[in-house]
Amino acid sequence: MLDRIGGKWTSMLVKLLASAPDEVRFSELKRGATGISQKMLAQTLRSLERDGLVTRRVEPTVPPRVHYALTSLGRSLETALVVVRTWAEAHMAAIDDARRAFDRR
Amino acid sequence: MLDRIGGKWTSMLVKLLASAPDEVRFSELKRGATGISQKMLAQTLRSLERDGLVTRRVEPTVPPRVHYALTSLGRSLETALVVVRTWAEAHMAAIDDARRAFDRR
DNA sequence: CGGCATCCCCCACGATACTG
DNA sequence: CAGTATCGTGGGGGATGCCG
Repeated sequence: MLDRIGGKWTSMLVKLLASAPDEVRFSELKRGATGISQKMLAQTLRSLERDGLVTRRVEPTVPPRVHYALTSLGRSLETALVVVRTWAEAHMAAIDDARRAFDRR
Repeated sequence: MLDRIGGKWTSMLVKLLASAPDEVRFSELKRGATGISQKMLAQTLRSLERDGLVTRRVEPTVPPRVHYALTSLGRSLETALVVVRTWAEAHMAAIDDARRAFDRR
């Protein structure tokens, strides 16, 4: 499970989806997750969908519109991720300090 | 930060150190973390020490004994990790189901 | 005992190009 | 627009061997 969360973009995408009121389009996610490639976006979303964390809805128009949203399972994951994110933000500075002190030797 | 946690053995080692009453020796950790190689154990511990999450104490005997323990920062990380672990255990089955259903198509 | 050093492999990820 | 296909790369991780 930590492997799943550990993916480079997973946490960011879950956060984006969680903070949106409704569904989010592929292109919106691409804009929101700065630096992500189309490939990794599609791949990560697919993996999240596979795990039942995200739903995918296609509007059969031309060109198509694809909408993503968290499932209830996905939202429950977000609540766990919030804890980790909060911890990280709170202690990031301390870790940086420790790292510099360690490297000075 | 998620990269740090995402390391294959980090979470397991933090858990081992957290559940021990006192310091833990290198070889004890090696036994506790089934499947870890000496290289990854040393490397992960070094990285944790660098980040100020773990202390390292060497008894200058022959052969040497090296003891590891969580710092207070490390213990605070463990409380965050517990949340994720709990989530994972609670929903592992649901995810497996979703995965199988998805793959069946 | 507790590590480094070395070699090797795999795959997550990136860049680019193509398509319904 | 929202993907697939293809190719190339870095580095995380395993196996083995040596050493104070």
